[in-house]
Amino acid sequence: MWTARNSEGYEAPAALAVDTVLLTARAGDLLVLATQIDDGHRALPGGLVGAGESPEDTARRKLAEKTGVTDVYVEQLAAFANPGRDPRGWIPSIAHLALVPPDTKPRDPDAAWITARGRHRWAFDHHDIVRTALNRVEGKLWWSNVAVGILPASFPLSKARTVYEAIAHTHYDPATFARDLKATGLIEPTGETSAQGPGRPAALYRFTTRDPSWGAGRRKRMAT
Amino acid sequence: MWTARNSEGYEAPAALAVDTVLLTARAGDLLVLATQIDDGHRALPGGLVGAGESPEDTARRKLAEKTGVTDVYVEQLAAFANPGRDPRGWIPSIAHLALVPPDTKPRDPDAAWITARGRHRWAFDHHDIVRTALNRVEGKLWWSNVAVGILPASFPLSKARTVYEAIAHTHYDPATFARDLKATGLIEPTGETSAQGPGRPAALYRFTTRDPSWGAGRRKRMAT
DNA sequence: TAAATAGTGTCTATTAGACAATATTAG
DNA sequence: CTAATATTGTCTAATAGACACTATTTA
Repeated sequence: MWTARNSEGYEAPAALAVDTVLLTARAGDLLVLATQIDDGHRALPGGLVGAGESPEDTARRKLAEKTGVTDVYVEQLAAFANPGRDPRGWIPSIAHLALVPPDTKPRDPDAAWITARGRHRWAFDHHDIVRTALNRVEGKLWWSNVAVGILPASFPLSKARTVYEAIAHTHYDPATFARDLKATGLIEPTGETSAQGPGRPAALYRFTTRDPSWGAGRRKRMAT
Repeated sequence: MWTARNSEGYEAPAALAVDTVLLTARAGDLLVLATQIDDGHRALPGGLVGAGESPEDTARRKLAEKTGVTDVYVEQLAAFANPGRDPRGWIPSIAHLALVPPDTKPRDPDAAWITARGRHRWAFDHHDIVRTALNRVEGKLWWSNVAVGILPASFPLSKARTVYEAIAHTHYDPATFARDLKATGLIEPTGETSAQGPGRPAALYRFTTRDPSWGAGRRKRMAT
């Protein structure tokens, strides 16, 4: 059991942690990166915030260590600091949400992509953290460019649609999807077209900005 | 400068803080409770999380001390933990949003209600925290029963409208407002009517639940 | 009755879901 | 040409803003 005491003589948190819900979408499924721990439970990748480090930097540093990915979409989710949440001691965790492209491979052999909405035996309070992350990403989907994290620099609308469907956990009519995504003003045509396999080649689009930003505020029905 | 070291020999946070953005609405204005500190800056009410205490409990405890109010609408906003945010040392803060009825009086003589959207000289990172709180409460207004925190147990629609207008920072057509608030399913008629002054007495309504809950998901334009 | 406040009805523009119809490619 | 995928167009239902009109009270 870790403990700490501050210079004023009071008990202090033993450390400050970061846990990250790293999401991607592949084949219509929303996936989360999880490590397997000894007792068979799943755990989120995370680490301890260093002195003088911002929690978001910690999250990015740990993600780079575990997946080699840099330039990731990261945002803070919430603080989880209920007493007893960490068996090591008083260690509040600042949970983060991150999104990466589907070809991202974990370096850590214990880490694997698992279905984000599947039933898993999560360690500690990680089930709550994952649920919070799913709510967040679903809620932001049509008002922000969160999907930037998963989609490549340029993409056809059909690709964007499978990502959006994985996140929203529903199906969109291709025509309606195209109309509505364009109407958000978040994307713009690159002028290029793709052409893989049979069928008419698709026009490629890119996000007008890849920095986290807020859309025009168009609503969209999620799965009920 | 406070410091702390944990039992493993590493530097640890000197303490865990809570800062609360306590809002109310009065006369069409959104107000926030602020204390005046020695150098003239404003600061949010807050305190340190005790060992074995949840941050939300800390927030409630401190609010009870400063305003005497119990049974407050409280939710977590976000963690603010950038290095250097607190001049006393490494002290992350978990910011909370709270809403109380407009007749709530501060006990602390240094604390006062000030306009939430006014220009004030906030101490530390409290300006960021207030801005985050305003975005949150505006964003949730029409999808949740946040206004429960400000409105009394039963109220006429005109009263609800002034509160909603203060939060959204815009004006609603009375007829449209009534139609749309009823359509959210968040409120129900009590069967009573009020009758103060001239004019037709207003039917009274109450929230179907006073626990934080999420509405039917109806959109509403906010001030641009 | 006049003034004041509460509540109802309706018109219109916007948005979203559904789906038919057309366009462009590979084989 | 046929199959496959992309894109356009259109119909309809729901929603939100605006505002005229009706209802009920006090003075």
